[in-house]
Amino acid sequence: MSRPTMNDVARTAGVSLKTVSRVVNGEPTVTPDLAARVRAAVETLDYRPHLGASLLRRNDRRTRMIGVLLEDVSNPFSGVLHRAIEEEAHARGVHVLTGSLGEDERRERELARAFRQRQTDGLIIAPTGSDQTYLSRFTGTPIVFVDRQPSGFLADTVVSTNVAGAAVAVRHLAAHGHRRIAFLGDNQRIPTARERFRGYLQALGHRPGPVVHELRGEAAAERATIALLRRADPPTALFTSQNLITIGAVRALRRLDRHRSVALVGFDDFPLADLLEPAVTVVAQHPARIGRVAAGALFERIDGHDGPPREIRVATTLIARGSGEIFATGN
Amino acid sequence: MSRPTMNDVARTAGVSLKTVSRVVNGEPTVTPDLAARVRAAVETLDYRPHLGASLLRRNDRRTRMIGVLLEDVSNPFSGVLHRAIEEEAHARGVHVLTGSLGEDERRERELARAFRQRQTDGLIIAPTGSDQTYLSRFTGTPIVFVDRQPSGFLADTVVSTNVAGAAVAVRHLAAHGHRRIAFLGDNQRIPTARERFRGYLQALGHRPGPVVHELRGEAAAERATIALLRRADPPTALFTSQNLITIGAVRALRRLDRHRSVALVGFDDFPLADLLEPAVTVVAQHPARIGRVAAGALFERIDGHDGPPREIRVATTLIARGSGEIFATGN
DNA sequence: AATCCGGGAGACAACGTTGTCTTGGAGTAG
DNA sequence: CTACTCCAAGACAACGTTGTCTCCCGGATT
Repeated sequence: MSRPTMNDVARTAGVSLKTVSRVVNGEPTVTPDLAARVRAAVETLDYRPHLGASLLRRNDRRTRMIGVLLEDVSNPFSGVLHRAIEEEAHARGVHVLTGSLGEDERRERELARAFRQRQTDGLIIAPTGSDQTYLSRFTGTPIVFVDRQPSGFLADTVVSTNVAGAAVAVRHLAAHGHRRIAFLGDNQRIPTARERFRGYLQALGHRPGPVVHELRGEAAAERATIALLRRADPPTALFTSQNLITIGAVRALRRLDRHRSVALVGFDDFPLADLLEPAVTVVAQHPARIGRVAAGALFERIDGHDGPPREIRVATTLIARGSGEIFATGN
Repeated sequence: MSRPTMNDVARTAGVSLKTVSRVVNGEPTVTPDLAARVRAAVETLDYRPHLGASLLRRNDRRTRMIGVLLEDVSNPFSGVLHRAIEEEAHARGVHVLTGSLGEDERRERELARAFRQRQTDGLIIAPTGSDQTYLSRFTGTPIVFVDRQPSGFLADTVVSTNVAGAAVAVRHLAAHGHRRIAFLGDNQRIPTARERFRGYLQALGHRPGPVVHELRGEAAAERATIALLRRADPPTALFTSQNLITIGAVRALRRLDRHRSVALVGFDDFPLADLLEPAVTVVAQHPARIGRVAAGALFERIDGHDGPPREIRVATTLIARGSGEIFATGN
């Protein structure tokens, strides 16, 4: 026995198919009496409209579903972003299809295509691949980027003020007397990582400290930090340009028992940063705000807004907690 | 100009509608020559099949889409769970609709209904409401519960060994000489919370320590902990039965500078627990495994498995890190 | 009293796809 | 050389819904 259709409802209610349609869609031109009978029939049969058929016939093709592609739904930054987007969507009666990309370019393309095929009304993408040219075929599907700029394709983009934020972090360290401030950074393919490095360079004029790029994950950051501090001329302060790198650095400092003598400022806040010893000073991003703004922009586009692509920057905030306020010694 | 249909492809390729359908669906009974022409036409027109129409006509009603309802995609436990489910789904070419419930019963019902209406092939639910009776109407949509048991409705359920895990935690404290071990717990409406309390009682025989329930969130837990420790006869050890409660307790211990003298074991691991001072001993759950197992069970059901509802328990692991190994003093 | 008007309700077609049935032509066997 | 088989390819209907058009009936207008 398969699922009941409008026809079944019509038959049990003793009205025409179209009348059922009208009642279900809340059109006002139905006598209360008939409407009541229809609703009763809907109830007893447990009728639910077939969205596919409805979508097929309607001409305002809206699925009220958006797709969200994030780096990894299990990391806190993405999680908060995701939640914020979901709230905005929920407020509009829209559902969210989610996908994690890891750092897999192919998966990004696959999922973007697949979600579009499902006729999502729009996409929010935290791009992981180095090339988004493939999106140029996606006419009719609004797209908003978050966290990282796309390349090879232009659309609304919501990102943190990476250059300024990084510069603030580094100047904060300099203000505490540090001259040799190391940079520990992520893959330079990522536009965001490049920006943070630019901010670092900007703040230090032309006398940067030791620089390590391409750190992927905590373990790599930990190793790199240890190596840095064992050099003949070790840095007195560290600027870690990403979440996991910061944590890796904290681990390294602990291991070498230098956590009270080497200063540290991280880019991007993380839970419990305030409970560590010393508490970790960070330049916090505001993923919830980024998510809200991105969702807002997407829904504007979906509702027909048609201006040129916008780049929206969300400010960062320096949160001094201790690790960044360690003064330089000796030197 | 609206999106191209199979008919458009047929026309440009100079074949019949049905032939296009055959090529698109990979049916083997098409001459290579024609197939090539069709594929070329698909390419030039950027044709994508209309899933709604396809679903409407097909008789193996599968959307290859599942719905996942979690407490909050931005908390680490849910995030990891989510990611694991997504991986399993991805491996099967299935997409995931996600929703966060907060602690909102109504939202749980709304989203469950809405997802089902979208014809998700199945649902994975971390129930937040106290009553899942409404699901009994969901015939034809397999459901698997995670993290918490449902009530008023039976289906496959994947949860941690809460009773045993809590008992292990408490016995661990007892083994370090503690007699007054406090219980700090969540809302007793939640089956999982009740189980953990049972484990606590079980481990202590009939001589429990001070008990506080209904703690919601870090702040409440922090206040409760402070109150407990200021009593005339304060506990020498704490068992915190949930993530946020553990963190709240840590904050309280810090504030009172008792973090080196009062023992603490938390239920559920959290990031950076190992970096705190002292590192926090926990009974870790394994959300990734829970997610994998739940997704596995769901897909079995979707593929037609039809046994009685199963309750699958995922074992917890005690991770001794320091806070739980503080010995009782005085007493 | 005859006509008009309006609005509620039904008939019918169409959305884009796939299942089923039919057709026709090539190949094979007798 | 005819008849039969087989299979590629097309014609057609159907999936469940909504847009459009038509019909009919009751009340208002002249």
